[in-house]
Order: sequence, then structure tokens, then C-alpha cells
Amino acid sequence: MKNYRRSWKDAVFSAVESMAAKKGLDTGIDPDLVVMETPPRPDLGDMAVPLFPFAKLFKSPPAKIGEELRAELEPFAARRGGELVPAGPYLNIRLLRPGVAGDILRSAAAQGDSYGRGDALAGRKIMVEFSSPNTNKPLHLGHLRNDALGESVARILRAAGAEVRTVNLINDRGVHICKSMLAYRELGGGRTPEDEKLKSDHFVGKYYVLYNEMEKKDPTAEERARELLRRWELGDPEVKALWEKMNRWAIEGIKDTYARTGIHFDRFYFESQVYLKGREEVLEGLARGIFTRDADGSIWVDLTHQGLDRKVLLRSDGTSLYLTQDIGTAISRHGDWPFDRHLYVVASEQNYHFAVLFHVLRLLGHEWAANLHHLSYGMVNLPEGKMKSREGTVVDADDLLQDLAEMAAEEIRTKERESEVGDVAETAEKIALGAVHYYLLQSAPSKDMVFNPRESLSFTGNTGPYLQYTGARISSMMRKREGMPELRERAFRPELLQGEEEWALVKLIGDFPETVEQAALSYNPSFLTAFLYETAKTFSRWYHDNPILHNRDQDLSAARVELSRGVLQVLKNGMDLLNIPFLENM
RNA sequence: GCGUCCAUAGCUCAACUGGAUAGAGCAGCUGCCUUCUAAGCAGCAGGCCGGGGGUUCGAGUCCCUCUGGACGCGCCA
Repeated sequence: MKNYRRSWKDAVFSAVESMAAKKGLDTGIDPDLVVMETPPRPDLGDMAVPLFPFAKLFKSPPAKIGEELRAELEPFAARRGGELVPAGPYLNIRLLRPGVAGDILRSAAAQGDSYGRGDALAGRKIMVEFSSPNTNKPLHLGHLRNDALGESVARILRAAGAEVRTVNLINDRGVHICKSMLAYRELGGGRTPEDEKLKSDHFVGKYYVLYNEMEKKDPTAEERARELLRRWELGDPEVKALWEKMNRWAIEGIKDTYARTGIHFDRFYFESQVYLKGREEVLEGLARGIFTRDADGSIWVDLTHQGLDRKVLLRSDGTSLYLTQDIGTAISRHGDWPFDRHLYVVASEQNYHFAVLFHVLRLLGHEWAANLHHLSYGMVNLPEGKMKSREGTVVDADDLLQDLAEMAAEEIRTKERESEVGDVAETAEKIALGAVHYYLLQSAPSKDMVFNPRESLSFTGNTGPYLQYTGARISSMMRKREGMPELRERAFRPELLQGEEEWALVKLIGDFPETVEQAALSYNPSFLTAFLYETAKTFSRWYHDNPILHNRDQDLSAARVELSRGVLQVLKNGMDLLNIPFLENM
């Protein structure tokens, strides 16, 4: 549809220009005054041009402008086979359906799995950092939102033509890491995850919880953890060995969860290896007079003019902070791989941190700092409020997926679909993933969301499994078609797709590439979730009362099969961008 | 105290980035399986878009203000 919209928009614009010329008005008209919209009801037309801006420009009523514009556009419309329908203050355009349907469906079929890909971001190198877990506990629901968003945005950016590199900065260093180490050292008795039959990151997390209990009873615990950190920084072999062992457990477990959820990183960075960079950058900034040093030796940046604060960049003892590290990693990453854009997928609680970081990098003279972007996303809350590890209300990622997979498996059994589905456990797992990813991506990233463990992840209605189900039904239909040779031989006759719903589906299929581009440019997968839901809904409605394979008119069947194939391709490609597994059967 | 963000149906979210009569799902009530998967389809009911003011031909969307909420303003990460 995009090419249609664009060419009509151009035509409308030149029509307006020539109207202006005829009236002896200034022809320097802003092309943005031409807005191509979709009418609220399909019977009004396929595209709509609001005439208010021109009414103002030409100082005459919108309806009159509509008539003039229509006269001006008529030759173009005649050539393209479109129909112009003035509707009060709007000029609506009705496309010639068979031609457009043929174009769109043939193009979707020809492009197959790459249908929807575009070149809006061609040649752009975009780095996407996401997940960035701590190695003292397993992933929880908040990470799942981060991962879902990061992975999906990366896939969408690639589809829009960008060269994307996904990176993960593992936070494997600091007091919080030493806390689980301390508890393990004092209470673990040398046991291993295998001994306790625990997933290795859960095993580490258990000791983090034990530490917190320990700290409540024993105020010196924190000091002992700090002591461990000091010894770690000095390279104490015993502490290093312990750290390596527990980190391996944590990271192995976390990587299992990534594999399970279809999350991929092109590169891992480890905080323990990069935390010292940034120090020199700060010292150099000090030498150049960009930063100042206080009497106690600490180094500061003054951002009060930017509406931020004075911030410490280096402690009085010369050690670096979180911010210092991020300065260093940004600079070295840009050195490694000179990106055109760097997205940090990090929760909104760190808005302030990134505002400061970007300003500091700009102050240091890095023009590319203007290309850093904090893709801030809202918190995932429970109906009772915030998740709190101390109150044990944190929803663990693995446990949640496990519960959902069991629910899905139960559903398969009650529907008696075991034999069609084949591997019940695998299908159930994919349904669980589809449900979680869809849920986490359906609302705009910036907004906080409420997650109700009991109700939020139903498998009916506006959900991931609904998309999967629609895909599975079409797939099943396509398999049946394979056994109907007389139908397969029919040529595609788009003019047979005459129903309103059929036309609506054609337009949706045609709009898919544009939706992908919109999601890419705004870093917002929720445009795609909404779009795919509408596509699946429109299909289901049509499918319900229009026989596809079983028509007396085989040509009609063939045309409907072609339309269904287009819907299937859009669902499949779109679900892939959202990291929702496609199912041939469910 | 200061800063940023948010407030739409009982609940969870949309609304083409300022356009025509604000839409879905869940929950509730009603129908539809000897026909391509009922995880589906159709219907009923549910709204002062937090309050007030402004800008505009036009505001859920932009500005101001009030109310209520989230997050932040650590030599923590």
C-alpha cells in the first residue's frame, strides 16, 4: 500500500500546487500539508485527504476546495483507475481493487519470508544493548520485558535494512556479586547446583537470598562482603576462584534462559573487564578543564546549566563509578564498531543516569554522543504493586515460563490435540513464549504495565496464542490444499476477491511493510502487535463464513487461497519480528 | 524541595503521532461445533478520555494549572 499512498500523495501535492498557481498564489507550499489518512469506515474509501489546511491556504470552504482538487486530480485518477469521492471536508480516494489486490498478493508471495523488509535504515549501523543482567541472581519478569523489547527492536531494525549488533553487558562485579559469594562461602559447604538439583543461576540466587537473611541478623555481613570486594580488586586468588565458579554458574543459567526464549547477542561484554576504562577519559577531561576536582580529590562534572546536577565522576580514592564505566564503554564501543546509532534498552528508572551520561560524552567532544539513545521502558508491576525481592514477590522468568508451558500443555490435552501437535512439550513451550512476548510487547515501551500472573496470560482473545492459532489454522488449510491438484493448477484471478473483508485483508497485507518501518523508526514493536492482531482478527472473521477450499467455483477458491497465503506470510514474518514462535499446528 | 514520566470501560491495553461516530481483550450476560482447528465467530452491556482553563477550523493527543500516582535527584549499580 505504501507505494500507492506515496504516489497518490505526490499527485495530490502537485494538484494543490497547480491550484495555487491558477489562483496566482505563492506556490511554495509545504508538502507536509498533504496528509494521507485512512477513513474511519472502509466504505468511505481507501485513503483520505483532509482539506482543512488548504481551506486556510486558499481562504475558501473545505468542500469547495474538495471539488477543485478533485477536478485537478481527475486525470491522474483516470490513469490509475482510482475513484475520487468528495466527502465534506475530506477528499476520499477509492482504489481500483483487482489491480491493487493482484499487485500486493503477488508481491507478498514472491518475497516470501522477506516480505516486509525494507530499506528505510539501509546502510545504518545500529548497536543495541539490552538485558545486562547481574550475576548474583536469575532473570525475573523485568528482564523478560527488557529482553523481549531488545530482541524485537533489533529484529525490526534489521528488517528495516539496518546493520545491527546486539550486545549484552554482564554486570559481574561489585558488592552485590560479593554478597552471594559471601553467603555461599559461609553457608554453601562446597555444594554445587547438581547436588541441589537446581538450575545453576537459581542456585546462585538462593545464596543471594540467604545473604539478605544473614544481613538482617548480622550487621557485620555487609562489611564482610566489602572485604571480599577489596580482595577481589587486589586479585586474591581464592576470592577470584570463588568468583569465577559462581559467575560461571550464574551466566550458564542465564544463557540457558536466553536460548529458551530465543534471545541472541552478537557480543558479550563483561563489566569486570571494562570497568577500569573511563577513568582515563575522566582524567583527561579534568586536564582539559572540562571537569573540576574537589579538595578531597573527587572529580566532578557540573551539569546544572542542563537542568541536571553536579555529578561525581571519580571517587576521592580515585576509583570509578557506574557512570565512569559507562563513559568508558561507550567510547571503546564506538572505537570497536563505529555505529550510527546506539540504543540502550534500560528501564526508565535510569532516565537520569543516561541523560547525564550523554551530556558528559558530548562535553568530552564526542559528536557521536548525539546518536546515543536510551530506549527507556516502564516497570512491570504486580497488582499489589512493585515486585520486591525482600518480600519474595519477584516473578522468576524460568518459573513463569514453566507454569505457562504447563498450562498450555494441559490445554492441548483437554482439546485432545496431542496427535496433531506431535511434541506436546515443545508446542506448549512455544505457546508459553508466544503468550509472554506478545503480552510484554503489546503496550508502548515507555509505559509502566501491570502484570497479573493469574489473568494476564490467558490464551484467548488479544494474545500471542491467538496469532499462533490463526497461523496454525491457515497452515493446516494449506496442507489440505496440497492434496487438491485441480485447485493448485488454477491461475490466480484477483478480480474474484470482491468482498469487503477480502479487500480489507488485501490492504492489511499491503500495509505490513509500512508497519514494520513505523515500528523500526519509533523503536516500538507495539505497532506490530496491534497490526498482527487486527490482521488475524479480520482473517478469522472472514474465514468463519467464507469457505476457502470448498467452493463450487474453483477459481474463487484459488483466489481465496492466494489471499490466505498472503495473510499467513504476514503473520509468520511479523511474529518472527516479535519473537513469537510460529506454529504449523496447535 | 526539584526534575522526568504517567492518568482512557470494573480490570489490562489501543487510538494511524492534531482529524470524521474513542476501539480491542479479559471479566459478566446471549447465541453458534454431522462443513477448511470452538485457543474460534457473532451479539448485549459497559465512557464527562482524572478536574479546570487555554491554543486550533478541529484536542484523548499540544500549552498552563490543580489533583492523584510512578521513577529519579548516592563518592550504590
